[in-house]
Amino acid sequence: MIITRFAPSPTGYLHIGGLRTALYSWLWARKNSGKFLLRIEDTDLSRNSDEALEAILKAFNWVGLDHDGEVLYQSKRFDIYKSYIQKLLDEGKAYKCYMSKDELDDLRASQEAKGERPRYDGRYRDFSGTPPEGVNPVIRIKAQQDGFIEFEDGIKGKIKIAASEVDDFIIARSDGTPTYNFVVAIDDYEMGLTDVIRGDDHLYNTPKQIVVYEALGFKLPKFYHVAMINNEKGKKLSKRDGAADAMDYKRNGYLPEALINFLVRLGWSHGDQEIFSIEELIELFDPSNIGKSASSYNLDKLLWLNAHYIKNSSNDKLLALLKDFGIDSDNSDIMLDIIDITKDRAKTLVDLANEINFIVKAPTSYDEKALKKAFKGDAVEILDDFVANLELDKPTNKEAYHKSMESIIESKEIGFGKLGQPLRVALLGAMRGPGMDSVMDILGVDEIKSRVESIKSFLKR
RNA sequence: GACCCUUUCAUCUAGUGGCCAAGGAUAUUACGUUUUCAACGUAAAAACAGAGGUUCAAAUCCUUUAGGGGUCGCCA
Repeated sequence: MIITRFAPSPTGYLHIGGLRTALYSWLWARKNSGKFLLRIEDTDLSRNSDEALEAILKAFNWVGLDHDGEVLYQSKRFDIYKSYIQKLLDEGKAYKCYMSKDELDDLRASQEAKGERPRYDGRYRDFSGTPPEGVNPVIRIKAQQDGFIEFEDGIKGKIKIAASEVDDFIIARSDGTPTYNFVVAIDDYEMGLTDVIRGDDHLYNTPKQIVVYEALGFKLPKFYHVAMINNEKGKKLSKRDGAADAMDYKRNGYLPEALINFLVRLGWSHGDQEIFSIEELIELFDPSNIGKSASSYNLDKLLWLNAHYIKNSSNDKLLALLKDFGIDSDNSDIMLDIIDITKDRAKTLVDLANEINFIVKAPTSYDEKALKKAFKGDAVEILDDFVANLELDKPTNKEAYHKSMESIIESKEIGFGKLGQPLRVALLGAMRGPGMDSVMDILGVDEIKSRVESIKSFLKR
């Protein structure tokens, strides 16, 4: 059985980089009928936030990622970690280090001055004398000193790091609380993880965790290190880019399926295919197809995908989603008709709401260029005749409105634009929008007449 | 600075020694369609980071240079 996990630290919103690795883990578990577990990394008690956890769960819920079993909190497992620490101490695989923070700082400074990689020098590794007074020791683990620490990464292949790069790192702070690399190894083991998929900013943590695995005799899971997502300039994606928080996408009118499709293709591919449903992803996803290099975030493609998913969503579904964007659904029959003629032209739900309002609300101003272009010659007269005609014809569907337009054009021997353009500006305020016949069918004769009257009085001023 | 990872069109990518004078998608440009703007359709332009090797044959393997990213905490 494949068991994967997502293990955020609750320090803020859910970052789309995190969402992507969570998605990969989730897909891999679902494809293999395995389990996807959620663990909260809150060992640093000074930096906890319930809101942050809630934000993560909310985002998961929005995109449709579900986790199996209870959420595991590291802060509630300190007893377990302590017993493992004691075990290592008893077996001589870990030791107490009485070095003060100041001493550590000095050591680092002198190493850096020599151009060396800063690391602990092992001075208490075999210490058996009298410990200095008044110092609460930290616990350090004995790391392998010679040779190499190697592992096979499922994405990047063989990773080989000299043992001298990994020092005897701290597994318990002087206050007794355990540290990240230690608890991760224990929890990943105890949760039965088979496949650990995470960002490649963790690549250097893996050898440290392997030290713990080996000291405790645990079997190693398979590791996959996914390259980072950069911003459009190729730099690391940060808060300042305004694209990092997953829930911002909801607020900005993106559909979760578009975001999922976008994120999954950012770094993973399946031949030439671009559009993937969740079902297809579960069937096709394989972490060995994840690319090795960092990818740049590209908003255009996300917009394209979002437009695609909007276009292919049912009108009912869109109407429900549009509630958050100020479109009320009281008049749902008409709204559904409006959505039907506008959804092809929107890239986001915000766009779609705007398109809808364009039709629902009578124009309060008119685009100047459009006015100039449309109202030349006898445009007003043509509009008047057209409206008079409508009152006689009383069209009841789109086709009938079209015929009404045609009859004016034929009798006056003019081009379609001579009527269409002024009519469009009168009804919508600008030279844009869906076909006039569809719009008129929704507005009805009375509303058309009133909007034509409005533009006439506007023109007189 | 040290160490690790990485490098195909502007961007996401296909590519696992011959099917590649490198394919798809987005973006761009042109044309078509439309009363308009989109959407849509057709087409164009656009890349193997550089240098050496190995091989009958290299985008693919090796070496090296350069660029980009990451890590060096009693943070996670």
